Amino acid sequence: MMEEGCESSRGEREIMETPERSKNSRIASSIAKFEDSPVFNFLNSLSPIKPVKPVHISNPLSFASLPSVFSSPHLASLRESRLLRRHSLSDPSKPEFSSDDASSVDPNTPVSINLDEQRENLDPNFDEPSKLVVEFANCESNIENSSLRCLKANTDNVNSWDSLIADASDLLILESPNNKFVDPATAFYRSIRNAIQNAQSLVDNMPRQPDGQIEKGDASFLRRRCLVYDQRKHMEDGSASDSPLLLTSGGSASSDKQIARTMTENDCYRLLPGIGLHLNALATTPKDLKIVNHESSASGRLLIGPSSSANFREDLLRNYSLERENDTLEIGGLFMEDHSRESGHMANGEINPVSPKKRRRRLEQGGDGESCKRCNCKKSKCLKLYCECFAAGVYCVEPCACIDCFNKPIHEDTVLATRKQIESRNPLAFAPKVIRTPESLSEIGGDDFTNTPASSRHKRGCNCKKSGCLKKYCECYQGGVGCSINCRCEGCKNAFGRKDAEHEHEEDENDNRSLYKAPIHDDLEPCATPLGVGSQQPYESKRPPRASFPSISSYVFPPPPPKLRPHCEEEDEMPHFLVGGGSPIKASSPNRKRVSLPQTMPGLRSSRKLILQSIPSFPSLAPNH
DNA sequence: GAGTTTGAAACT
DNA sequence: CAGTTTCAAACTC
Repeated sequence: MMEEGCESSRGEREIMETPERSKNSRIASSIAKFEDSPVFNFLNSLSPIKPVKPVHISNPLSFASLPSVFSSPHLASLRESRLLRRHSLSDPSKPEFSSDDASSVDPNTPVSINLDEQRENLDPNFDEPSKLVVEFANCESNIENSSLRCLKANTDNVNSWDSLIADASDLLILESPNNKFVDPATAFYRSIRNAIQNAQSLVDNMPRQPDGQIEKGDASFLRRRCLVYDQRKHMEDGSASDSPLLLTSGGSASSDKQIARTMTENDCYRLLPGIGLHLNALATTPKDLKIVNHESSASGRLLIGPSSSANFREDLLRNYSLERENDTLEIGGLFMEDHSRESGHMANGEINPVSPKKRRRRLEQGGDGESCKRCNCKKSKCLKLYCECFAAGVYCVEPCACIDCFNKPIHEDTVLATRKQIESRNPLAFAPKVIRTPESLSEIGGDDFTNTPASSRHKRGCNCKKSGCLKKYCECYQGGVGCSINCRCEGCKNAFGRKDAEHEHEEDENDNRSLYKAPIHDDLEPCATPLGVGSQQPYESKRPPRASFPSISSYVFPPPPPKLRPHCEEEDEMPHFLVGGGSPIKASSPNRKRVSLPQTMPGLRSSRKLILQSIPSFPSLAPNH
């Protein structure tokens, strides 16, 4: 291939000699300027990624090995996996400049490109390469200033640039998402431009405090920014607005659209292209929707989704949702992560097994670790709903201690096939188990997320026989919701609401012995009862969650994850752009278990009675097909 | 840490 | 649909 280029006809060379030649000279000049620019130097000085001076060859367009211009060891594996995917999309008949090729091409080998062949694929924006340089120069100061401010505000986030640069270099490699061949120079420029624009967009859109400082924790956006390069394109295409986000089939199309729309409104994807969406976490309490800068691990995931899909929904679901030990940005179900400091365990599908003991110890150490559940499957290959990861729609990750795990990106086909099979049996199999309603969201005060009610219901109800619905064996209890008439439990003593509470409630009405009237329970959930005096109260300082029943028509979001993490409330503040004035995007990590229950909001009782009494007892989650 | 209990998921 | 088996998390010691 490369040789063929070298042996290109004299005519082609002559093409290079003519007007193209001057253009190419400008390009070469632009590259040189670019490499000498302050930002470039700045980036280089911050990043372990070592720029390799390209070998100068006669043909300025001969980027023998673009990918090798940067080397980023910690992203290598990620690239590898993605490139595999990308590779399959590419036309094998055309030359490629992916890192795959790079690995096999002598970087010193000059390459010539037939410009005539490629011109039609050139981005018109790059007809004037110097434009890019100007563009670059124009924004570099902004980026640098903003980023320096960001870095100044949070020195811990120096690695933001690290990741940013890694992304930039990544883009260099992964450019050309439209399967067209893009000549190396164009790809290079385009990549740089994208990286710059991306960076600037990130910086520009960072929530800021009045004094202009980037809000706490937001610097990490840079670091955790999505690693998938082509999300932005989808957003720009507008495909997001009409593409459902849900992988599960539980939500209605309209709901899905609404989610997508809302996400767009919140600029989540614009700001954070490539966010991983946790399927089970799209709809939970607002307080679950927050940026978390964990001290300990949260589970980073690569969401399960088809790789070959072209639409936003699938790409979104395919994206990484991310984790890292000390730095997880989690917006509800949205995970972002900087993998750059990880060992690439996810990308290659290989997982460093953590012993169950270690894992348990981790989980037992409290903090966020406790809330970040990983699986420990031994026989299911993590391809059954037994597996929490699989059930949650995410790939297993490093902290999992599973054996013979197939729930990895490298087994994507298997995973998807299995998912499909399971969904064919039960379309709601991957739907969240605990359904939260818009009611619960709307009753949240705009900024008071600590009062999130658990207006939720287990979608199918539990079947407990011995635990009395007082242990986490019970999915209702585990989800922090009361049992309902849907439950077939025996001897229900669910602290969040007993199945047989209806009668007790009536008694309570009479003798007023109940400590918590839990008005919403009373009215919405005839079968659920608030805690009475002396009843078991899992979280003594908190009132039991209220439950409400979503109306189908108003059902906007899929329910929260079945397992809610305990440390949501007091974690980092939610950025204002995500709060969005009561935006219904309230998601939480699927791997989180709610322990702290929300305070019941006072003063809602009477009105809620009127509103909710007519609401069906339980929503059907059946897709509206 | 090992063993037991539990109930969901899977299977028949 | 019901009964049984399998499974992995939750729990206990």
